[in-house]
Amino acid sequence: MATRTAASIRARLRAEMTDEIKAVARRHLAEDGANLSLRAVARDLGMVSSALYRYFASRDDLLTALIIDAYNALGEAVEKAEGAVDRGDLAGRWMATCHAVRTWALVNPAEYALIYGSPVPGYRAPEDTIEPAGRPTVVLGSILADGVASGALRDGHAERLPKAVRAELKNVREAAFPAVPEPLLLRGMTAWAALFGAVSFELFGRYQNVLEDVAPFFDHQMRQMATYVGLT
Amino acid sequence: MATRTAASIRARLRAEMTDEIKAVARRHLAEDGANLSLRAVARDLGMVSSALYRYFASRDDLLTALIIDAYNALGEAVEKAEGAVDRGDLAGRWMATCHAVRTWALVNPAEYALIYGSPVPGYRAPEDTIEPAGRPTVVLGSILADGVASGALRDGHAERLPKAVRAELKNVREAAFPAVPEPLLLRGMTAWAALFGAVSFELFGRYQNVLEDVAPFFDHQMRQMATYVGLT
DNA sequence: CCGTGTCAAGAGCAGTGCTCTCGAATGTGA
DNA sequence: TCACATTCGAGAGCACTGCTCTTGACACGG
Repeated sequence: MATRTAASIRARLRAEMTDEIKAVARRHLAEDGANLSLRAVARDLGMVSSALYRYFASRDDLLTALIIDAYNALGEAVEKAEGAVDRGDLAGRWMATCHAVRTWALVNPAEYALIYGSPVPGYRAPEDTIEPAGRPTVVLGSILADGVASGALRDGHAERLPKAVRAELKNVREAAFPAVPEPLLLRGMTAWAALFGAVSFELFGRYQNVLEDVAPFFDHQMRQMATYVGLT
Repeated sequence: MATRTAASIRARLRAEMTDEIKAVARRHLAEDGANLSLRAVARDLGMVSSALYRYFASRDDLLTALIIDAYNALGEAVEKAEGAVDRGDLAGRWMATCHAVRTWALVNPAEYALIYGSPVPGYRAPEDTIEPAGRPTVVLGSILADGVASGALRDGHAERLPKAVRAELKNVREAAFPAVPEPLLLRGMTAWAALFGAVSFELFGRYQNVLEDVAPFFDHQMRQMATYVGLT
């Protein structure tokens, strides 16, 4: 009992310290970009760099923790926004998802770049990241699945696909979206690429000197993609 | 005359040295990713790190040179592939462009990441990069313009756009693609985002454990986007 | 009171970008 | 031909980085 309490106290302190390190690291990330300096983080925390290694085995470990947090933050934002829309309003759910991705990315550009930018060289994504990384796609897939179930997406996408494409899509479907027929899944994945392509373009400066106000442009793009998918 | 020759000899040697530095840097980039070490490059060249500063004022300068080269290499690959297709075959030209982007990216993943990944923190893209950076979009735009001129893309995209979207597109159109009407331009830009979104997804590992053979999948995606734009 | 586990501090290593100075070429003008 | 100027590479050095290892302080449970 006593040992449990003491142990849990220690664990709590440790968790608080870990969170504080991550918070400071996130701040540095937002200012200095991806080249995060452990020593600078330690300085901000009033301690010495070697002390950080009590909490994170390496710089990559700290980055991994930040990446997982970022994936979960984005996933949470998306799920919350999408969940606030009436279940029957498929197009509204789709648009809410797209806008949630964009606004989260605009608010947290460094973290977006961390997870959707070029992967860091030697870095290999650990297992823990793949589940949180999939949360936005799960949301998009559930919208399609609900549309199929309700009959709103019944027809219109019975097009014939090349055999090789069908085979690929069959794997994806069976692994993650069993309710979504292949042609619809393909269109959904294209819209998915367009969504993150557009957000990345905006965030990585590809619209510089081209677009003034991206918001309405993005909104209409996503709306068109929603009808492209079949959610009129 | 003599001074011209001597000066040009020096200039030639200097250019050769510059090219060699860039070549070695590119090799390092391909292996170690974006964290390029000037000292390692210098070691490979059998000289000392400070000597590199005779040719590039800073590491950022070297990276900028590599970025410009990458933009031009991609632009050249795209223009060459698209130029090899019969001018009247609009859909063929579109597909050639898309595939050229993808194959170039697959052959040069590090350089693709350099130009289409997350921008490095303190780095600010200089003027020299914006022209080569636009070459692929110019190719895509010219396909649409040719389609409009030949009448193949005459109608079907006379849809009404929100005022704000029209205003944005008007700027883009007047600055770069005067022959392309706004609704078509919007669809083209969405397809553009889908193209680079799909390539980035593939290169940055977003298809890991999801797709086996991306080539036919990508091909069909782009084919659908071609019809989405109106090039059936 | 004494062991045990946890923590931060400090020194140190190898590596980094970058600056400055110095010697050695090399070509130029008188 | 000789002195001058320019260009280049080498070396030392500064401040910084990630990371390791050792040391000393502290708190807790037996």
